[in-house]
Amino acid sequence: MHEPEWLTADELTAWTALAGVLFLLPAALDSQLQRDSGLAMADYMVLVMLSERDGHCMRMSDLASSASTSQSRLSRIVARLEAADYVTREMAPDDRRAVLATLTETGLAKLVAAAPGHVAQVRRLVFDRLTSAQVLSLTDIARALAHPDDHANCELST
Amino acid sequence: MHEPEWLTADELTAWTALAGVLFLLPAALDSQLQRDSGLAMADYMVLVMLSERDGHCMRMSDLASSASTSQSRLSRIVARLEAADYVTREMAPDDRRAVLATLTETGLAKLVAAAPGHVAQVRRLVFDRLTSAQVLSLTDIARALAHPDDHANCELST
DNA sequence: CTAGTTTATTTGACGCGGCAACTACTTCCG
DNA sequence: CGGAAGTAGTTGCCGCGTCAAATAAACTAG
Repeated sequence: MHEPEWLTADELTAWTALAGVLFLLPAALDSQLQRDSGLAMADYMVLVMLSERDGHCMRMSDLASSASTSQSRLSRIVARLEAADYVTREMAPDDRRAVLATLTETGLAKLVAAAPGHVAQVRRLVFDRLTSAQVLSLTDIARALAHPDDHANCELST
Repeated sequence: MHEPEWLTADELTAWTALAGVLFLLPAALDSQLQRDSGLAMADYMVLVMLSERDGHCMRMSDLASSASTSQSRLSRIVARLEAADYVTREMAPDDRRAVLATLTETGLAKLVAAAPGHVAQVRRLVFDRLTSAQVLSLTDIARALAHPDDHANCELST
C-alpha cells in the first residue's frame, strides 16, 4: 500500500466539491428542520416512513432499515417521539418480541406541518440550482453511489 | 400551506437517491477512517489542513473555517489531537489571544499512514462507480450545491 | 419438553458536538 | 490613560448516537 494511485486532477476537483456538499447540505437541511419544527432529520424520516404505511404502523426493525439507521438509535428516536406523543409503541400480537410503532394523529399533524418547509428547503438548496438535465444526471450518479456497503469492506478483513 | 409545490417525479427520484448518498456515504467514509486509523473525518481534515500549510501551523480560527467546523468543536478536536501528540498548541507571538496549532512529526506520520486507505475508500465508493463524463457532471452539480448558506435563510427572518 | 441458538428490542456507559457563558487579550474612541 | 466594544479560544451542560451487554421471546434439535 505504498502508492495507492491517488486521484486524478478531475477527480480531485470533483471530490473537493462533493465533500463540501456531503458536509454542508445535511447540516443545512437539519438545521432548517430543527429550527422550524424542532425535529431532527432522523425524526422526520421516521415520521415519513410511518405515514407512508397502511395503518401508519411499522415494526421497529423495519423502521430502522427503512430509515437507514441502527436499531439502538431508532429505539431512542421512537422513545423521544413517543414522549412527544407523535407515535405510540405496542407489542406485536403475532410476535411478542417485536414492537409496532404507530403514528398518532398528533404525529401526522406534526409531519404535515413540517413537510412544506422541509420540501421548500430541498427545492431551494438543490433543485432550484440545477437544470433538469442535471437532475437526471444526478439521479444516475447518486444511484451509483448509493450503496456504499456493497463492496466497501473488501479489505476490512481483520 | 396547502400545496407548496411539491417535487416533480424526476425531482423526487433524484432526491431519494441523493438523500441516500448524503446519509450513507459520509458514514462509510467515517467508519473506514475510524476503523483503519482511529481518526474521525473531522480529525483527518484538520490534519490535512495543517499539513498543507507552510510550517504545518495554523491559527485555530483559520483552521476552524478551513475545516468548515465551529470553533468550539475545533477546540475539542485539537485538544484530542494534542493529547495524542499529533499537534501542539502555542500562543501566537503577535496576538496573544490567538493559538497556533502545529502538526507534529508524529501527526504527519499518522496522516501519511491514514491517507492511502482513505483515498482508496473514496476511489472505491465514488470514482470507481462513475464514468469520467459523470465525474465532470458531478463536479458541476456539486459546485452548484456547495454553498447552502448563500441564500438558504431567506425566510428565517426574526 | 428443554437446552441452545437466533431474532427483536432496549438500556447503560461513554464520547462527541452545539449552545451559551466565560476568560483573556486587543482595538477603538474620547 | 481608561473604559467600552470586539475578537480568539475554551469549557460546562446537555442531548444524541454508538457499542456492547442485557432481556425476552421464538425457533431448533434432541
